[in-house]
Amino acid sequence: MSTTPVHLALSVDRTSPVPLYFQLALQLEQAIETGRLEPGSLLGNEIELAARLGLSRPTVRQAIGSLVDKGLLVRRRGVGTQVVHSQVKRPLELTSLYDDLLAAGQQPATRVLSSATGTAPAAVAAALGVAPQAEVVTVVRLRSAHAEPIARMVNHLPVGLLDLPADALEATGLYRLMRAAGITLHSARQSVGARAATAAEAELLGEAVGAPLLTMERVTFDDRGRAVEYGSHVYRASRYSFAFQLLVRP
Amino acid sequence: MSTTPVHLALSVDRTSPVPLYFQLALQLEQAIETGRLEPGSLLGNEIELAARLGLSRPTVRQAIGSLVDKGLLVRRRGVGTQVVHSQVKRPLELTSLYDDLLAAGQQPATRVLSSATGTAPAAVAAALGVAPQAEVVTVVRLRSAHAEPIARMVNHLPVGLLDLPADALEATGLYRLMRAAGITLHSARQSVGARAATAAEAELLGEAVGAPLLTMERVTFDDRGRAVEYGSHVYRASRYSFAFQLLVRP
DNA sequence: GTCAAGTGTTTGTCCTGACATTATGACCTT
DNA sequence: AAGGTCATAATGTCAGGACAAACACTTGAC
Repeated sequence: MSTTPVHLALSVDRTSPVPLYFQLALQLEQAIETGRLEPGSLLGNEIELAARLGLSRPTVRQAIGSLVDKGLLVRRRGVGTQVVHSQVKRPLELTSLYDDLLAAGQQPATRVLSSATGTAPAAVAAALGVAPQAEVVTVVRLRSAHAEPIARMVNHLPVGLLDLPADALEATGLYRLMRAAGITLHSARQSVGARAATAAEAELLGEAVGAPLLTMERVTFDDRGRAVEYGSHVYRASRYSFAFQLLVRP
Repeated sequence: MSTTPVHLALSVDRTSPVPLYFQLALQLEQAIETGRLEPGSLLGNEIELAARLGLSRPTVRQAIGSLVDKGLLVRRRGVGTQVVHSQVKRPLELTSLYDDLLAAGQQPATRVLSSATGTAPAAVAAALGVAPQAEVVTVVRLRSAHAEPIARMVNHLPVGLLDLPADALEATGLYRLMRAAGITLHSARQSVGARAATAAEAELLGEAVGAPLLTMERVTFDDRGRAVEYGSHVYRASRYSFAFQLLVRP
């Protein structure tokens, strides 16, 4: 059911400092998001596309390639490049609970339960890749939405990486603070499980003792591969679940 | 603490049908995995590397670029390319419980509880992107390891996509069967949560009623963007948790 | 002594050109 | 009519070159 190639209005601005391949990728992505490029439709061959835009084929390929990596396009040799034919849209992202709640239209609120500097327990030091007795900052927060508790979050950070005033932590999310401090988050190792609530957790979160909790442990790395944060969080399973988009790399 | 560029023994075989950039990427990846390329070490500049291997710079860049995408390397303009400086190694993968258990050295066993064809419930049809009353195959399996139950898995697949004989399902994993049938898995939308076990689930899995269970719902897409599987699984939280590696895309 | 300007190195972007590989459909043969 | 063969069209791979931009370091001025 392959249709004929779509004729899109595309153009690039050579005076802009934005790379040409990136301009093209943005326009194509937008055309896909808005539905101007329908799922399953062919993109037209790379050489002709390059000629139409006054670009070279490698540049066009770079633009298309980035969208293929995101899972928006599919290339098939001998056939052409077509828009992926499904509801798959958003690429995988390193999610932060704060941004998740904001995106869901909720109003996240945070209470800092404690914040202290001390020597790292062995497990934390190992996860962060610091010396066994190194100093780390430990922050415990309670995150709520609509005045209902959602999660208890325990975070450990290497000392000196970042100032964490309590008022800033109560006003926004940890990831936002890190980004604002010039730290570029790059990847995270995450483990998700479940267990029954202890008495203290039940009390804090407003659940019954033994209620199912969703647990997450995460080590986050910046673009140089330094571990910048180790988090150990518990969520009320009745109020929260994780959504991921996984991409397989060939 | 940037060290001097490492001089690695690298070579490519031009008679091989394996692309040159891929050969190089494999060798570099292996050198990183085995530690011959230490974290933080510089790779040596691209032009010199290309000259040493008798390749062009774009080819070398393509190899390095693929490893940067995987999060194994970091490029810094004016500095060079260095091995990521952490224990982050494995890229994100679409995990299958069967392969997970195998990798953990366990012996996965499967019992097919039921397998039938029928019209899809609305929620399943919507997830798979098929017509509301379309026919789907529904398979319910119990997965165990070391004679202990681990998970109950319910899967729905479009009719005609794949033959699913019970003996094949008991001998291997669903993803392996799909791959063997020529289906290239590409991405998945996944949602992970937790809840308390119902009486039936507790009985089947050997847990107490109300015990915490880890739940996962997943829609898997192939390389053409077709939804090929919708799964709704529950895991004993005491025996299983998910591990992910998330990468942030710039 | 400190800060600013300049210089060199390295990756980032972009170009042109060529050939290989593969999927599709038309054509021809049986 | 059914099947295999071949041309065509598209992406996949690779080469070699050129200039731009960013970073680290040195040099110079104050």
